[in-house]
Amino acid sequence: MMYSIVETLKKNQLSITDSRKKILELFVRSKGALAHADIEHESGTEFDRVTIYRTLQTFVEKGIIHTIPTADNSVRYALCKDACAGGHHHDDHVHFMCDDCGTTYCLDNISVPKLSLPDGFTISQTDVVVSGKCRKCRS
Amino acid sequence: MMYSIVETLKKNQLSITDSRKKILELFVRSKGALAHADIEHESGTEFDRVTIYRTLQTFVEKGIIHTIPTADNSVRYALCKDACAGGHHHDDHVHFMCDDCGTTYCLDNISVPKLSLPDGFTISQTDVVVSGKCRKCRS
DNA sequence: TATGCCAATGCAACAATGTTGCAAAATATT
DNA sequence: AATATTTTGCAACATTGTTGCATTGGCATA
Repeated sequence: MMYSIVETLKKNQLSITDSRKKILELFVRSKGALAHADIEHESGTEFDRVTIYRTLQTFVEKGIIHTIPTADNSVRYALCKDACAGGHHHDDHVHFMCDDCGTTYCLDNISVPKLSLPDGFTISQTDVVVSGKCRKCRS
Repeated sequence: MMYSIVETLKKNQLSITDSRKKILELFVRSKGALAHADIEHESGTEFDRVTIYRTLQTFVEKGIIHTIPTADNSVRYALCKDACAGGHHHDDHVHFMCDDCGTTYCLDNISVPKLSLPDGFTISQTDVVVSGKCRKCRS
């Protein structure tokens, strides 16, 4: 069962504001991951750039969205699975980034393999980013 | 067998310049990965910022260094294994980034697991970034 | 080793991205 | 409805990355 945008914000003890509603809605509607620039572009001049930065920061802290590591220079964010069901979770899924169109997908079905590191290293998180061509861009 | 800095540059058909020698030397001496800012800091005011950007770009194109994906906002570069032996190679190893000190290690011994993606996706590259505490920072 | 070509550098100017402090406005609380 | 708290927008600034162009320096050739 899905919670609404507003309920998600409430669950995370965040004030209900226009920017938060709109930005969270963008994530819900978007299939892929979003970069700051995408959001700024989609929401037009409605919100200040700073507001978007701070909103993203807040969402990350609350576990509503998570960052995706990329080899190019862009930070991308994606909804945490079950974020709208109120649960935090570890980001144990694989990300796919299309070389052509740049779209980033969360491949929720593929779990990150367990790795054994050298002695002395402890693991807090494992990110897997696969690059290649997505369904739409292979010709 | 290791080639010298100069020989590595020659092998890649690059002119031998002060900046290239110095920057490549930094990578050889460094255990971990370097960000642009690290290099700018280490080399002082000796080289222009633009020169460092262009040198890194060139090294990446020649396969001497590779970028490491990160979830924070920094692009990091590391020597390609065997770069000084003249061989290109696929980046099929795991990267580790310490949450505390930020040092990034190439774990050359751990190979990236093969993944099977959904139909329609083709893989060109797989990056694995593990976060946690490194040997030095675990207390 | 001197000459000339081509590649690389430095500079300047600019664009994009991210951060901070603070007053004003919106939201939540009573 | 009044007050307290949070969030926003603005301004100013810092960092990061890019581009064009004149100058410098490396390298091949004679």
